Amino acid sequence: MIQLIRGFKDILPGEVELWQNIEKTARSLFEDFGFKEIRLPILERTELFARSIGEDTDIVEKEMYTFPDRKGDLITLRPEATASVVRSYIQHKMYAKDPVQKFYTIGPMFRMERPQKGRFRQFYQINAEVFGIDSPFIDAQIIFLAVKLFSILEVTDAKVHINSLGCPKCRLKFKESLSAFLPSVTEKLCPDCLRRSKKNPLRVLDCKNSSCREAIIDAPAIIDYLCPECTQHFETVKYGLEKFKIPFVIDKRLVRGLDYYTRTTFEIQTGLLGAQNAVAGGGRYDSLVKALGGPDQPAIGFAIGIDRLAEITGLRNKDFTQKPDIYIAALGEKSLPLAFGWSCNFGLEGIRCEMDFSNRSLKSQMKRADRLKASHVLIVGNNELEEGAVILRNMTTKKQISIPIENIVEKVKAELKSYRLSDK
RNA sequence: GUGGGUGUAGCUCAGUUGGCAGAGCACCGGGUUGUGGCCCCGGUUGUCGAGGGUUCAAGCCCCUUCACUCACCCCA
Repeated sequence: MIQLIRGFKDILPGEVELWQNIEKTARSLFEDFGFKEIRLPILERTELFARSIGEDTDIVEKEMYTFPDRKGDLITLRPEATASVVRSYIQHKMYAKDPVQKFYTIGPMFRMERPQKGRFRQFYQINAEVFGIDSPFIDAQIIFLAVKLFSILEVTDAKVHINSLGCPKCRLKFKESLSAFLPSVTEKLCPDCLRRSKKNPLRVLDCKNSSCREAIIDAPAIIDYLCPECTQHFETVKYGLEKFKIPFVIDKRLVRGLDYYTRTTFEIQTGLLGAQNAVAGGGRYDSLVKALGGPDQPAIGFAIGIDRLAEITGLRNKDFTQKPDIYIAALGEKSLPLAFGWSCNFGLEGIRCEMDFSNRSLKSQMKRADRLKASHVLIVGNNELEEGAVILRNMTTKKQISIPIENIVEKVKAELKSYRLSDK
């Protein structure tokens, strides 16, 4: 037997309906707020990710699916979507038409990590990105949208964490003072953090190791080093969130694993996912468009993990699967071809129809109709053919009526319609 | 990449000091010659994850390997 690749998964009927529901909800919400869908390739040149996410981030260092194509060029299965959206924005010169562009995109991402609860090597994200707006109000609105989606999907345990990473100007000052602080707690840091403290000191603040957490309690916080412009920006984001009545906590340790973030960063965290706590994350990346060769346009975006969202939504136990409206129980060789014709016509009329082709006993066909939760069964056998009328049985009320074979699809359709009306 | 746990029927899982591979559910058929759910009766289902070793004999002991899972790390 050939098995699927480690960390990958099939989403089977029964679960896929929940995913469809999540995606439908997200689409409609984003469209209502003026976001346009953009569909992007899942393979890009490796360089795109190396330059945007950052050469010495974990993602680029050890998690990407990178390989040479037949020509020898290095290509990579995208580990996140933002880089591709930015690439597309620049490549198609969308800023020329209007620098302000709002996109959403839904699709798979790939990271070669060890799988565990809420973490897969192919996972799915809903991304939303806004280009060309530097107002902090858009930061607040983006967070509002994420929160709104979570509440529509009845997620109970979700908390907004926000932080500001400042602009390159204030971050430089902060890095200096952090680098000056770290040597004073060297003994408490884990080996990883010792390495980070030289290479990328910001990452130390993000470590979950309890000893490291303790060590950095008194470490300088970046918000204390924000320049006046960045401070003002952050204040307005908070003001906006309060205006939207969105509860949030300021999380000084929220640094995030991608280098391109500036100013506002945020995560939506939950306690329902084991060791994973982020269900959504994002932030502002004002320097990225220019860094990738585009104009100097600000941008902000976020990603929601669909796999994780599907695990924690309150809709999880709802049954979204579609049940047949009609199950045709055909008895005898003469009935089968007739029933087959009707089943096709029911389908064309939008009436979900199932039937059995094996000419089994009525009892076993009824059993199957019951198992499939069909609302009605249409019984046709030799008796019915002689009389020129079939039996329509309502599976909940057990009431049976006789329906002439002439124009049967129309008649059944009318019958189902009145049934549905009386049902509501 | 590192560590722990788990792999036996479609599913959930028993399986004693090594001695004929099991249960419940599901599925199929019958009880009711053409009427579902409850009940009763009967039936089908296995590379015991894979490979090797020890043994008269291995689901069980030893070695190797793979997968799943949880955690570290990081993130969605």
